[in-house]
Amino acid sequence: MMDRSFAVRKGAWTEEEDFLLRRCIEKYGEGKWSHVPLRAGLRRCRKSCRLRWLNYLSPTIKRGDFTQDEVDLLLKLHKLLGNRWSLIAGRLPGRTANDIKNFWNTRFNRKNSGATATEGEEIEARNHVSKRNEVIRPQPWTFSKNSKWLLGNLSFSTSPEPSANINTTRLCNSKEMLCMPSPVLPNSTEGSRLEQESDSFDKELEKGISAGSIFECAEDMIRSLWDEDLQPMIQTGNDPSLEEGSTVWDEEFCLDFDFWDAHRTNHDGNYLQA
DNA sequence: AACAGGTCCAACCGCCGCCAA
DNA sequence: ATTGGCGGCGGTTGGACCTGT
Repeated sequence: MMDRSFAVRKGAWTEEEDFLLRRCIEKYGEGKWSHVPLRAGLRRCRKSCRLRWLNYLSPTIKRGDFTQDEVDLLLKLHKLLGNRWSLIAGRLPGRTANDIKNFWNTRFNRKNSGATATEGEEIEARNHVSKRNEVIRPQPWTFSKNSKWLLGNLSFSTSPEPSANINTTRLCNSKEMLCMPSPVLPNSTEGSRLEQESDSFDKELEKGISAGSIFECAEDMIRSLWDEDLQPMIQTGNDPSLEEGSTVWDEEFCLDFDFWDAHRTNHDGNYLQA
């Protein structure tokens, strides 16, 4: 009989395994997952350890049913981001990508009805999913060498918007300007943060999307997001993730979305093809 | 009580992008 | 330029649990 004592374990985790993993993470911290099985004394692969921690054992995980606010936000975010559960999870504090994916698949993606969301929302959600499946990702690389052009001409600023009693973040180049209302505090580090995000912006440009259309679409998306979600929630204090006086929202929302998706949503078929 | 079918969710799988060698 | 290791992701699955008959 072959000795399987060193075989990697699969299946449900035992309490003892949970204890060993928890103790290991508490001692060494998250990360270096390839070292975790040895350090913890577990016969589990690195991925299994990581998954167990991130989806179940981590103290940051929020248990219990999704609140109506969370469901509403999930619907909006899914409309904006599609099936990118990790990005959506980043907007729902305490919820894991797996939780959200499971929630979505059981509530909105199953064949029979009975969902907790309204019928309209469910239909909308389903339509969005089917629309996404029809989209063919472009393969253009026409900006690969020129993208620095835009980057070099971008500027970022935050200034008060007297009429709305809020701040407005502006992302500009010589021809285009993206204005985005945001609850940015006067002394925030918004500018430097946006500059860091210019890296991802650069990557989007390298995919061949024209700068003008990105700005156009991004502005549409942000305006819509602000009008429908952010502003009402801030005004009514309903945002579950925003503590009074915090800058959570400028960390979480400002420009931190996929420009490519924004472009695709509003301008299907208008890409620069390779 | 027993069974069938439906629901839920933890866990696995395969793939991808990044990065260092 | 290539390769291999790693972290991370979304899709899928298996089985426990629930509900109705």
